[in-house]
Amino acid sequence: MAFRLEALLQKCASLFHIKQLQAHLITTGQFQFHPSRTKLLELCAVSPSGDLSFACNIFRQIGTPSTNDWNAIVRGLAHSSVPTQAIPWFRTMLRRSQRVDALTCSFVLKACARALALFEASQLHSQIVRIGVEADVLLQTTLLDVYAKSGDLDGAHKVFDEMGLRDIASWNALISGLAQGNRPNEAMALFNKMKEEGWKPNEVTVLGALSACSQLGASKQGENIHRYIVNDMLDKNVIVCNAVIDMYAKCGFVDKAYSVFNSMSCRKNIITWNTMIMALAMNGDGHKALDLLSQMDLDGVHPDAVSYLAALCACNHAGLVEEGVSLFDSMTESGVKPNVKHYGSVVDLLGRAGRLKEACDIIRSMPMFPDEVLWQTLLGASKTYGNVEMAEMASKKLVEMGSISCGDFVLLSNIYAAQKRWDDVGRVREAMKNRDVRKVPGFSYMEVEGELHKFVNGDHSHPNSREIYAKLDEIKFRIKGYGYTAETDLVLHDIGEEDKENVLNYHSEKLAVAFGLISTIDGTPIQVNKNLRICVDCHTVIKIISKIYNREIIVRDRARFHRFNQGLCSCKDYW
DNA sequence: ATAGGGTTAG
Repeated sequence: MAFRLEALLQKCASLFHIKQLQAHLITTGQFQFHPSRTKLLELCAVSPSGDLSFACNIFRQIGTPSTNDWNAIVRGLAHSSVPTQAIPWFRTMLRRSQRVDALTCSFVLKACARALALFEASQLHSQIVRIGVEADVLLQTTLLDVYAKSGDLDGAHKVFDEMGLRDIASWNALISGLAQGNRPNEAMALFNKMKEEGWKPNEVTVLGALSACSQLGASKQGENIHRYIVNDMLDKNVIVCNAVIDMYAKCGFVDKAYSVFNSMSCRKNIITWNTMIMALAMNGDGHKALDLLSQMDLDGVHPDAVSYLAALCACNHAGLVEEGVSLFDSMTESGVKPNVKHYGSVVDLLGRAGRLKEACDIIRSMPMFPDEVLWQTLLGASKTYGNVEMAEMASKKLVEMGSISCGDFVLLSNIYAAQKRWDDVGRVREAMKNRDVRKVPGFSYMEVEGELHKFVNGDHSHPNSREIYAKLDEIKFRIKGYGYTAETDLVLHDIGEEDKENVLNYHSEKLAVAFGLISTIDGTPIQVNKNLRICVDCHTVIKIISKIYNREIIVRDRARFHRFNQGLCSCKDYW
């Protein structure tokens, strides 16, 4: 009998089946003690065909639930839309002196990770130690992962360091955690250390490392990982292929990304297509991105909201205004509902084309609440086209929303300055002083012979700092001959003109380019990654540098690639 | 009284 029930449980495909089996157990008087009852409960609590609230009903009918019965519910809650509910259930277990085991803790920790509940996770950590639950590798890895996912990377590292025994998943969890927690250089360091210690990276390891390379633009290291993947046949895994494509794209090698995309031995999924469309978008390859969007449909993968966003983004970067607008209009017929980001994208598209009225109408008529990004976009476009009324309206909205930023103030004050409305300029500057307008610090990375160099604005910490600044002085001198004048109105500080020029001169991307000029062979391309968008002044200067030093310079900013060559940029000064 | 839990791309 027990065997038959087991077999039936495996075939359960609906809540109705579960109910039938439960009814069987009840009517035959076996419910309270049948060995498979817990399995039934678990099935109901966690499987997609189950129902958590019905599982709770079953649970309440159990006279003396076992730890495993409790675990089924806790696990179900951890996977549910209300993961934090797992925590009070856990507390009840402790209060009732119900034995908790490693599994209970594991499920509750998972719940904390999903809820980003760092405090609860650390409390649980103490409980695990206090109760004396045997913390095996799996549980400790879960613990490490929760710390990492809820933002305490140092805590995660500590758990890792104190683990008596580690396995590949423990390394993977920390590498991924560091990569996803914006500490890609540490992720790479750990990845290298892992190899030094003789561990063999698996598909999960390379995902974490590739993600770190993408963020850093570390193409040499990324290529090495790709070679390893091919040799070890890890490229049978779509997820791995997608990560490779993304890595090449973010390191500036769209062609390599495309060749991986084109020669995949496994089936492409929607993420593959979206990654490739986004890659083309970042390179301003608008038409190719649109081609791919229609190809994916033919391949039986239907575009989703992300596909459309990527394609719209491609239209933006390529200046394909009409194409973008009609793509946006076609979304609804294709059954994909535009979200705020899609609206943001068309507003940007129209704004750049100077169609401010239409952009504004879209914001006003959109079915959801327009976030600050939309008004900022409109404000930026108003600046470009010198439309004072529109700019005032957009900044008023931003002030009302309490989300006006430093950059917005600068834009507005520049618009007034262009109209010589000095009183208004003064008023805006005054308003700025009364607010906390802290900027995100800008920094740039550059890879030379597989080694990463990081620069922040005005940085003197680099070992070659003196040569770098000497090179910048040389650049400053040589570009004057090309009619260059600094756009100092972008600098906010109340300092003299010459100092303002210096603030611009020592932007992190300029430092990185100067370092590239002195540390790489003449004629080779220089590649830089920046965390923010490139500024107009740097853009102008780097164009000139590419001409006078005869170098291709590739700058990846927050949104796209700029390829500077012979005094021109691939973005056609439109970004 | 069985086993079950951890790391994973846009």
